[in-house]
Amino acid sequence: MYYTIPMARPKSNDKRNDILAACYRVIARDGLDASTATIAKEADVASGSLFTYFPTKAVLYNDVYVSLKTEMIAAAVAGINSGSSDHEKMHNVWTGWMNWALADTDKQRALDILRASDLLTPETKAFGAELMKPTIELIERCGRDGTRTQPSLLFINATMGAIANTTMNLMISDPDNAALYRESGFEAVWKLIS
Amino acid sequence: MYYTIPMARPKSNDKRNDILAACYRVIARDGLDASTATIAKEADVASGSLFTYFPTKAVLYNDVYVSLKTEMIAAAVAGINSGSSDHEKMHNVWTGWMNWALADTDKQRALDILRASDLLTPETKAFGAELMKPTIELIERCGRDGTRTQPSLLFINATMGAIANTTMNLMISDPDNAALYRESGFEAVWKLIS
Amino acid sequence: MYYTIPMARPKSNDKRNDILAACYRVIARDGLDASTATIAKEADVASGSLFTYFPTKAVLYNDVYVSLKTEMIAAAVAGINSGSSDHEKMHNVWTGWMNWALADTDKQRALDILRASDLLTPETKAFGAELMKPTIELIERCGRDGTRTQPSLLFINATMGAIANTTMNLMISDPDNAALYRESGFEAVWKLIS
Amino acid sequence: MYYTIPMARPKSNDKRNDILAACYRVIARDGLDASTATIAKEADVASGSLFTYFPTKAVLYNDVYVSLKTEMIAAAVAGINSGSSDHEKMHNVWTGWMNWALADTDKQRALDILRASDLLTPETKAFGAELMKPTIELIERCGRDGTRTQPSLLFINATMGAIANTTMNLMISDPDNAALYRESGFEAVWKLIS
DNA sequence: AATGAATGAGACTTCATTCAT
DNA sequence: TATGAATGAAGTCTCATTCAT
Repeated sequence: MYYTIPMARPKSNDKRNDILAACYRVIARDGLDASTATIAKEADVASGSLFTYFPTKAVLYNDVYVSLKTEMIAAAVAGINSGSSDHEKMHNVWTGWMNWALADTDKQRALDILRASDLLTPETKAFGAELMKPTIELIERCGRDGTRTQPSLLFINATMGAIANTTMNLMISDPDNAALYRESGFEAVWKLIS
Repeated sequence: MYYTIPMARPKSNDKRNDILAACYRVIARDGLDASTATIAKEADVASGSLFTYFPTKAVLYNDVYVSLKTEMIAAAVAGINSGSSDHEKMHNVWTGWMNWALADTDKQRALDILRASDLLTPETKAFGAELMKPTIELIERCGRDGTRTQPSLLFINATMGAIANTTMNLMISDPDNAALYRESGFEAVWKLIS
Repeated sequence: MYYTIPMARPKSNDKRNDILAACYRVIARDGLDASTATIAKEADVASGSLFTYFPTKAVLYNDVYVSLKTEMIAAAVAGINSGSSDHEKMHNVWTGWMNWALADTDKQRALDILRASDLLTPETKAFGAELMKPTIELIERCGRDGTRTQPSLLFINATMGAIANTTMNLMISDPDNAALYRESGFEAVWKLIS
Repeated sequence: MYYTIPMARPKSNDKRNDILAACYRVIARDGLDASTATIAKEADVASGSLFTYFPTKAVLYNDVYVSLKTEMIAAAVAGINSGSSDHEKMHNVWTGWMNWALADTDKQRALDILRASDLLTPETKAFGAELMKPTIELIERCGRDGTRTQPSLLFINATMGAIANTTMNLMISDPDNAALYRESGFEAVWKLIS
């Protein structure tokens, strides 16, 4: 049986992306307990259709994480070759990173929620770590003597991520002082790695 | 004139604490989706009994957070007067803080999960902020000229919390290098505030 | 363990009656789903104490019914010998009946709710029927020839009860016209039996 | 321009009716405390499916009431134009009414239970009152002088309903004398309105 | 492939009743 | 005997996932 309905409806030809986008918005709004039905509705898609693109809710959440993190890192890494000094390069990376969060705060919020959750698979986490590689290399170069132990790098990487996350959240919650937070964050990170 | 009336079984603080303790262990193990039945079972208490001590699951979670955070801060603040210099005091605070996390890693994990969730009430958050006061005062003193803007303090506080959290998680996941992480964390924090 | 509390407290020496009275008030207010804890609280009695007087909630409800119905019929039958004619006697009965309902509308409401429920035992119902005997005898006398078939008496009795109930409810819900309803009710009943 | 989209399983009116029918049967058998699971099982439907047709148990109950009352009144009103005199018309109405109750006694029992409960919404009650309109008009005509006060009509309407209910219950509980009860009931009602 | 009704496990919470104090 | 905490069965409703259409 079929319905026939009038009016064009602006149907994206990439439903998968519609669902991913709907998902991060819903997570930002309602948290991880949001139902798949809610996500499907936000994506303007039937509840069952969600499962033709993502076999389970957990997979969807992991895919959202991967997709957002990829986007975020891309925004950061974009500036990695655009300065003369390492300091300048790192500053460009940082600025791109922070601006990405400001451009659509739901993305940062969703990413933060997902990261804190216990439903990211080891594969997803590994993928996220992989994305950080270019930045890690830059950091390695910023060490005075260029040699750091593995745990040291691990520490720097994790801490930088945490500072970035904190900075972004502060920028979002108190936009008037966004610039201050962004520069304070960079200063803290630069002290950390240099 | 006075009446004497029987007391029946008084509500037991032990039992309340059993439930709180069971709860953080279960959160650490299963996440926030753990059922109240699971928590009750872990506490060795009937499923209904949980609700004589906590009216709802959300209240229980908030109370667990308050209880753990209180404990954690107490462990940190214990050393606040035990050194000669501010640097030493801060180091003692930091060490107490980190050691608390190592002593029972489930507590730190549960605290981390709860903090990231969206079910802490404003009251709970305010209470958590209040607990940080003594440390904030110490930090204020550590500023070279002693005067910091409000956003600046906000930034330092949030970032220090994030670094602490990251450090604790690293110590837990890679205990062999715990001492290294602890000292790196302190170094990062000290740079931040001095 | 014991509490010692100051102040006289107006303790009835008949807790059983306190509970019965609390129960009809709670039924009138909250319906039959009210918890035993609520009833106990209304009676100013510990929740467990209720069960030293009534072994189960169902027994309590049946006892409340019996107690109220006894009271109601007593109020009606009080006037059964106080008139010269049968018409007058019946009118006195009716008036006593209706006034009882007006004196404490919660009683009528509770009685109505209990009657409609399916938790009155056959014994309770039989007891209620027994109480109607004097009135039935009066009705029998009011039949012109004094002989009625059993089903006919059954019909008259049931219908009179229904009219009484309806009348009482109307009097309660629209007190301004209470007198009108009372007399209309009597008229209807008198037509029925004469 | 038009789009054609698939319809999946449409919500089935049959299934909705199955649930409504199961519900009145279960109410007649087990009372209002019957669980939704029991009702679903009686309807041969998954427990969750009940809630795709009725958002809450209370709505289901109200809908059952509306559906039964509509049916009952339709059965009564069917004969409203089929006699020459008002007496005959009213008798036809009454007969249709009583026969409806006899045809499926569970329906009358459920209706009685629901009416006595406190979970019918004002809307439901208003709807039920609306259904009585045609009969009320007939009654108004039966008044000798055609003018009745509002409270008087209210009284007649409520009392007639109570007599009908009582009569139906007697017919059901003592079917051998059903005809006697039916005619006694009509006589009582006719005396009431004429 | 798209749709949304169907499914039933499971969640939180209530509550009559019991029993330690 | 009075008290109220303890118990665990049971209830309503939600929701991830399946599947008829």
